[in-house]
Amino acid sequence: MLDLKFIRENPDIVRKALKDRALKLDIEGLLKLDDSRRKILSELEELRAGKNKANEEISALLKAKSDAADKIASMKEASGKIDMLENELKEADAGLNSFLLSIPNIPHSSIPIGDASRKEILRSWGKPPEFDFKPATHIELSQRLGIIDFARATKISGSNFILFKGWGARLERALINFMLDLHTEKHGYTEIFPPFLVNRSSMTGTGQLPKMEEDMYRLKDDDLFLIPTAEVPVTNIFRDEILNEEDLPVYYTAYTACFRREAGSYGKDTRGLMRVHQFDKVEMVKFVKPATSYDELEKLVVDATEVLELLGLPYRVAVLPTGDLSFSASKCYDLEAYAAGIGQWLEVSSCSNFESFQARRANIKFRNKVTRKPEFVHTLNGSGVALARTVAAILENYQQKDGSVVIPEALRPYLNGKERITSEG
RNA sequence: GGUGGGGUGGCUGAGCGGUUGAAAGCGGCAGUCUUGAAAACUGUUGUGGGGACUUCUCCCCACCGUGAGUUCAAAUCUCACCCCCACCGCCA
Repeated sequence: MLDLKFIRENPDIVRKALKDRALKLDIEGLLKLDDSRRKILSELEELRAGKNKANEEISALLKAKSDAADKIASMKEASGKIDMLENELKEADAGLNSFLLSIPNIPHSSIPIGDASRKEILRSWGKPPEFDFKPATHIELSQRLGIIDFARATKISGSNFILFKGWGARLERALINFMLDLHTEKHGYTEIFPPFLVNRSSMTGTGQLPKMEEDMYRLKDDDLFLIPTAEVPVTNIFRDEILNEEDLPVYYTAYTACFRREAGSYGKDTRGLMRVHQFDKVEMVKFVKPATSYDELEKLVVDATEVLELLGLPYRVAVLPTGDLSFSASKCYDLEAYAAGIGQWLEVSSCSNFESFQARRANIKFRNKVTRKPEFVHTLNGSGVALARTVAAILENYQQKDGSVVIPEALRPYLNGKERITSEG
């Protein structure tokens, strides 16, 4: 959420942000609404001040056992007017609020302006493996090795669910442990294991609601949502709280399953592990002081890329243009790992700075040590990294001519030292 | 799921229709004392919004789980909802 006062004072910046994001919102209407709300408010406050004064007088008269009937009668009339204005104010507030919740964050000045085609590759690491045979896709490989059962997952749950089996399941578990260990032991994050179901306030705090409700799995009877990412429960840890300045920065990491309806996305990238309704992810979340948030973003990217480097996966770092930026983010780097079988770069991580956008929605502050006043923190998060696609990249890049898959060295300690997965097991 | 108790400021906890934004204690901050610290004492200490003045500040409004209602007047009364605690039942 943007600061209303900021919008009022800088409508041009907001207009430009919307234009760069290729969105149309009626900012004029918003400003008009804001203006009329403030008119109502000042009239109302004047009346309420009068009422408070009259109240004291009535109280004094009654205490002195004098007659207060006149005053009480005129108060009754004033109260009626106040009621009316309060209703008007409530209406204006509701309109203003829902409008504010629908305005996306302002893109950072350093990112390219335009649609997805303006995505900029900043750097890359490693080089795609070369084979003296035609490399198979992760779908073929996992079928042959018997480590993913797509058909039965569909029988059990529906299309675009996956079922890992045997060494596939163990590989998944090894990856989770490997990533959590790296972030906790080497990068200084504290591990969190949060709830996978969250309430409406939490989903609103991080910006999934109200705009993207149809993309979320929702339990109607309880009004709870399956988390689309650990970002939601972990960022909301400090919702409605004021932290001490010396407690910042806070670094959290969490493994969770992630649930996405992917409504309307059928047909694109839906084969195999590319786009599934449930996947595992290790996420990193930071709460930092505003002045440091862009340095923290760079460090976040390094923490995420180290996962890929240790796994020996070639990757590239892209900065997303304004038109591709998620609703809540000011700036976002995507990490793409190369998968040799399908010959594509797969997005396995997004690292974003939300500045105060989520903090304002979720009301997360810290107390400035000098001024003693609360200020909004900046929040960031990044995948470190998403598993399904990473598994696809590992299978495809580490495949051998005989159809087996070599296990990246960094994972072997998590798999009893096993060096390769073969169709025999 | 059943029964009972309860949600007040950073925390503990009073208040249960009329200067109560809210006693008291703890904590925090500043000062006195001290070589320094502790102790003691003194002062100060919620959040959000609007306005005046525009960088010292002042004024006004709202907020006692949430929402509706009763009343001239609600933290205080009524109703609904949410949440928490205890015990019982069920259960991984």
